[in-house]
Amino acid sequence: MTFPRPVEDEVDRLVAAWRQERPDLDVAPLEVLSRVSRLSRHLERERRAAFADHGVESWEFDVLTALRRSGEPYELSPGALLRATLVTSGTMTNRIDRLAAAGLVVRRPDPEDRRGVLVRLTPAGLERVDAAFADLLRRERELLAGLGPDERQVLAGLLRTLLVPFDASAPGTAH
Amino acid sequence: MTFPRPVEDEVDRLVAAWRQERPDLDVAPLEVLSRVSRLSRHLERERRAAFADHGVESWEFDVLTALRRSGEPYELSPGALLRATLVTSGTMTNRIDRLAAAGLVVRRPDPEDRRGVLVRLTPAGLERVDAAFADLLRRERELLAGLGPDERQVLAGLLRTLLVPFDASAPGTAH
DNA sequence: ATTCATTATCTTGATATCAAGATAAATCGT
DNA sequence: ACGATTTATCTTGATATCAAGATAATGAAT
Repeated sequence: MTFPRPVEDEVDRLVAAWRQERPDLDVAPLEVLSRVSRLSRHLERERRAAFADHGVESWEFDVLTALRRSGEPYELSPGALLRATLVTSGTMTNRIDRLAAAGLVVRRPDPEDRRGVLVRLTPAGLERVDAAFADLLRRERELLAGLGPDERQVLAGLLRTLLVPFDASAPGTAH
Repeated sequence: MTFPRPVEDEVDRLVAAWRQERPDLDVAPLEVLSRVSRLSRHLERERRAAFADHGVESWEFDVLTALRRSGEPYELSPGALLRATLVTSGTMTNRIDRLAAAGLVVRRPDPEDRRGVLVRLTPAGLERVDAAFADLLRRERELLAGLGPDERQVLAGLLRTLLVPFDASAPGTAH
């Protein structure tokens, strides 16, 4: 026997509706996984708003940050980039094309593998991504304000448990 | 002082890279929010795979389930549907068009509001969504197998805390 | 050496999505 | 009643994405 919860979110309503309509099904998984999906959608909107101030789009940011955090010389292959961003190879080719046209990255042949290419952040790209990232962190911190430090850590740990099987089984699954 | 964690995921590596490159920034928010985004992407892939067996696409499922859990007569307005699925009105119009063409829903004018339309699940739509939903739950249960029942409940609760501000502030924000 | 499988990237064609605006009906205040 | 605002849906045009396949270089096994 548990207390009634003080506040409800959309998922509580959604789950209640399912229990009414399909009492034969165990819809408990939705309590976690629907929240993950819905929260992710909301986060994506926040990100877009944060980046708009810096003239960066969400997809650009994903690529630029992957290069930025790889450290000097801020250079990775398209393959490494698509694994970092969870997009397909066709998408990544397209993204690199556009980032290069905008002068934020440059492409050059890989000297060690003639099939390959290396993508490198330009100084303009570096500046752009650093400003946008600082702003994003500021906004994300606000979104987490409802949780205490210990709660955040617990949450991060539980999410990690769910994520490990994906990251372990397919660190290089891409087309 | 905490124990070193036994297993790492991609986000652990990502955060470590940032701490190396930008020790001046507090990147802790990523521990939670990057995991939410990445997990959501993986979940989307799983969903697609589950639905493929039932000849349903992910976006179709979202609309059909919203109708299904609304109960008899399985009928909602496009406005209610887009609020339930977090998409724009243009997207929803397009989705309804295609679902109607596939015979899974029917559209009829709202007798009480001449601006409006009502979208109703057909028997074929009902059958389709029920089969796909049962399968989805089965697969989602497996994804959560790494957590105990109490852990799932804690996780759901923490996610709810993050979600409430979004669901409260904008229960009807749509274009 | 030669074949086979793998890896790396790019190309193509189809599609779902979004933002912004158009249309039309309902509602509210005066 | 009347005009202004809000609500509900649809249309349009641009764009990012994906799946599948093409091209080409590498590596491993015989």
